[in-house]
Amino acid sequence: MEYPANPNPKSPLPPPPPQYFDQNILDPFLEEFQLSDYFMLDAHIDGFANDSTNSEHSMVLSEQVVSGGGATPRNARSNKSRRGFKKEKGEVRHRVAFTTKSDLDIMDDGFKWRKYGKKSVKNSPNPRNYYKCSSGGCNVKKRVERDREDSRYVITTYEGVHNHESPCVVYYNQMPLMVPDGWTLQASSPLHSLSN
DNA sequence: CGCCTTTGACCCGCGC
DNA sequence: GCGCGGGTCAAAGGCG
Repeated sequence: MEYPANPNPKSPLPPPPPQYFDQNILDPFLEEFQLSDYFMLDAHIDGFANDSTNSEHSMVLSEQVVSGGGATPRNARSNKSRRGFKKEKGEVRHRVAFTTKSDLDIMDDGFKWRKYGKKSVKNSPNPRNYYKCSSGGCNVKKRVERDREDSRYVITTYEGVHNHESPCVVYYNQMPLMVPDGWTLQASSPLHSLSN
């Protein structure tokens, strides 16, 4: 399939918007992410791939969290785990998680990310990497880890909404080319279609 | 020189 | 209170 040239040649194309999941691989994921915390979105995409990375976006879970205060508010976590990013008191945050079948650990989604942490996770052989959007004033965070059940899949979790446009959006806006149906490259509001 | 990654330390909440 | 697990900080070093 043909897409506009990737402005960042070292990385694959940006992922589709967080609108898709594959029920076939969803079940193990839901053992960790509580259903009450996430909205399930009934959509599906397959065959998203490109030659260099063999990437396939498989599923998405998303939620909106309002912090109750404290460094790691309880209502941002399940009873069984403390999964999730820390939030400021009263802060409203969008969270989107999806798995991607990819050879690469890091997939460029059009934004610039700065790595600020790496942790080994219990019961998982793969480390978890933490990234912040490197754009000034943008507090979006991203967590990347390989699925402990199937290391071919990368689990990416975004938290927050970018307060700026992706460099990719600017680039694409200058090109009157078609993008795949269902794709939204308006990355300044990645959950726009979810929050209506 | 500026930005990035690395990595150990630190902080915080939770369970016991 | 203590230990554990997960998230973040920040110093140090690398790279273009």
